[in-house]
Amino acid sequence: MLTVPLDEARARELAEAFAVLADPVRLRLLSLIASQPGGEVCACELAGPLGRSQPTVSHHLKVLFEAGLVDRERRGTWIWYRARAERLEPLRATLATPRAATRGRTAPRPGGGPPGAAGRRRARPG
Amino acid sequence: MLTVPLDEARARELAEAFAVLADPVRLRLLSLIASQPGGEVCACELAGPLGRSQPTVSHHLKVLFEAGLVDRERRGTWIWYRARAERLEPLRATLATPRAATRGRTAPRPGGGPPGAAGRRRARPG
DNA sequence: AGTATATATTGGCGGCGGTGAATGTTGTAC
DNA sequence: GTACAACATTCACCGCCGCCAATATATACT
Repeated sequence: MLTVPLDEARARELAEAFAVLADPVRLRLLSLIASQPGGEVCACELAGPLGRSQPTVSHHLKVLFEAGLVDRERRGTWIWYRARAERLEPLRATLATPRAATRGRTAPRPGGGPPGAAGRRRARPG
Repeated sequence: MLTVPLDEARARELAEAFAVLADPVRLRLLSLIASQPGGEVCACELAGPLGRSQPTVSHHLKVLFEAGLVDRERRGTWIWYRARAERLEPLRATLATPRAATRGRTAPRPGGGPPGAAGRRRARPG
């Protein structure tokens, strides 16, 4: 959750994870896989509706797999993909904010006086 | 939610939003702003602890602002930033998956037989 | 063996994005 | 007015990434 400042290492981890989601092809792949009734899809069903070449789809599936967001299993000629919901949970939890958007709104100070700087002028707020 | 396949337009929207989060500096900025007790921070407090130059921080704050993830208000010399929790909610909701990770797991078919292809061989599953 | 299909990898191109030095703009105090 | 501080913008460099054609690999069937 965004209740405490992120250190650099954790921020880099999360940024890498979000970068995996920052592509429309990968998002569509993930939604196609996750929305499947049986929970799994053959990769041959994924190349078609995305309007991308087979190597491109294979590349994005590899990115999703190496990020741990999907699982795959070879059964004969075909490879079946499953979404890993437990890997999306931490990302989802990260986007939770401590307070509601409209609560705790302090009134703006028209004079521009920073909080805690009653006496001094031109000093950094804090 | 990932219960229905995303169309290309929606996938592009979401990908743009996630791309904003796909940077460690922006994630740290967002967490620094959101975790502030009063809910707001002066920009001058943000440039320091990130180890980046002032133009870089200014650039990332602009990206966050134009994405609607933070709000800003000028009060004299300083500019105060607030997190917009209501803009993070849709992204958070997107990452919800319909089923738990360990539920509904169908047993793998060792023969490789695709579902619905009882009679035919070498045909695409589905 | 050969042939066909499914998926992965390679290679190269083009574009986007993070970064900071230098510079510009805005606001306050004198 | 001048001087100083906070913040924004411009510019150029560099690296990464999405894309596809070609090719490679794997599996199945004859």
